Amino acid sequence: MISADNTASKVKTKPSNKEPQAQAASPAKGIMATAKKNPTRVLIVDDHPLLRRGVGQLINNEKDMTVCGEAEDAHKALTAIQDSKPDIAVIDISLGGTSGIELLKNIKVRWPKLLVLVLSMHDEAVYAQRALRAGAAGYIMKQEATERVLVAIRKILSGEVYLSERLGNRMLNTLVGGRASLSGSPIEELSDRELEVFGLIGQGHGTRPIAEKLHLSVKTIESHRAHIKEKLGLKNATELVHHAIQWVQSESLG
Amino acid sequence: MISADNTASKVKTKPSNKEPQAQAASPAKGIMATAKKNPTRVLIVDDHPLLRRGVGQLINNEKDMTVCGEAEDAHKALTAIQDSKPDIAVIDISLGGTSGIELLKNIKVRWPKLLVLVLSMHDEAVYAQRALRAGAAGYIMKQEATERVLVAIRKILSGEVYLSERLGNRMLNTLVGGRASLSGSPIEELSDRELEVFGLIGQGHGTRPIAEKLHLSVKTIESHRAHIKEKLGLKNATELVHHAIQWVQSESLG
DNA sequence: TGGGGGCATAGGTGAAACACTTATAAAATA
DNA sequence: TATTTTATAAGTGTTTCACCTATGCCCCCA
Repeated sequence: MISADNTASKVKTKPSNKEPQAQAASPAKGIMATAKKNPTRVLIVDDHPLLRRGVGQLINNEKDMTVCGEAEDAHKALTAIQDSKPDIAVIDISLGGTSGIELLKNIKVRWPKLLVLVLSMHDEAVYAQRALRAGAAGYIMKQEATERVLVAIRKILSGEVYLSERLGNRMLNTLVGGRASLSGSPIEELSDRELEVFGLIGQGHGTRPIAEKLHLSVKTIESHRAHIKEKLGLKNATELVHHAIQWVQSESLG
Repeated sequence: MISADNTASKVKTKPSNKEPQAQAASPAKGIMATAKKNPTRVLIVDDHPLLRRGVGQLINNEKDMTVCGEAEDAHKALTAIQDSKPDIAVIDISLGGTSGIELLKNIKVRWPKLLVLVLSMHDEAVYAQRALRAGAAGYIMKQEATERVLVAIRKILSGEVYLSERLGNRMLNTLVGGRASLSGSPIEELSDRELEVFGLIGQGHGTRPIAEKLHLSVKTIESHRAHIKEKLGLKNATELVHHAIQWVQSESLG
């Protein structure tokens, strides 16, 4: 557990993070730990200082990466991007509410080519999907081992998309099974009636009340629920309710 | 940016700072006595490796403290305490949904004198109160600046209780106001276990998965659910899930 | 003009979950 | 010490879930 990588123990604690351009030559992933030649510039956005420190140390420990800035909220993040010109941004989407995804969208508007790795404590496919749709190039959970973060960053830098195995498979299933496209939410696949039921579920109504409200058999509602689950790639009733509530919420919040 | 150092400036009690030797690479068992003489031994419990790294680096940077172990869940935490004999444990109470409060109670049963600083991402007085009642000597939020963590640790080591100003005041008010539930939500009426179950429901877990996660009978979870519904005045399961999700959402989106 | 396909409707069945009741032992509290 | 709260869990009957099947309906298209 104690995993301190005692590679070169270069844990920098110096006040200035101004990495003076490296002067050493050693290219590639050399054995040299101290000199960084054109290091990948990483911006960290998270509202937890301790977390930032963790990520920062992890990255600065890599010989070909450097933390070029930090930000604790959406606004500061935008400023920091402008100032520090990162190659990649690692952002936590649960900072101060919707602003996580919102920030991501804003970033993508202003710097469409900036790579973004989303860091989250939720393992819900909901967020991953939204994050990718909003333009993220990867989604990783805080529960993951630290090395995974580096793996994710490198994968993204190489132009690929990073997703955890579990999440990736699940999303593929959704895509294949539901015929949904990356660009549009699979919710569009729902028929009118199904969407109506979905909405009512999201408002907290159970099967029976919905049946009564729509003057239908309980059995019919059950069928609709089953179809909705299928189309959205949800495993069970709990997930269904979860997504429904989420959707209703996001609807009402514009 | 990389806040590493403004950190030390405030807390520092001794002149020397930039520590030369490698930050104790493998403190696990070897009590390296070279640079740190009788350092305070700190155990870190958190399910986020990145966070652990951040806290670890922060602590190992202090000349009179050392990280003596890490753990990512309640069970490993207990083992780690036995193995590494820490002076103080810094634990996250929201480890994987499974309550750190439970862990805290267990710790207090087996090592009543072990000091515990609770780390949390919630600034809800609900948790702080519970944590203190369960035997914690301090409560600090992850949003706090890193140096505050050191302040908290030192205060606790000196025998005092650490609470953030804001939180402390709020708790005093609640105490003065007599019965706590005056201003707060009825959620405060829930017992620790009930709150834990409530949180898991809000994360989208069904009865059975929760039972498995907590190593309890399905029947017990059903009982908890019933009690929660009663205390919160909810009519049925759907409402329960609805509120739980809402609550979790508002918690994590601070 | 006859299918094919999706949609809305709904029945059947066995497995879960829910609702309500009761109970016990261990705590916290009065 | 007596009483209440908490955590645990079983019993029973109802409801919902999950999975499968089926019937009209409407629209498109070959």
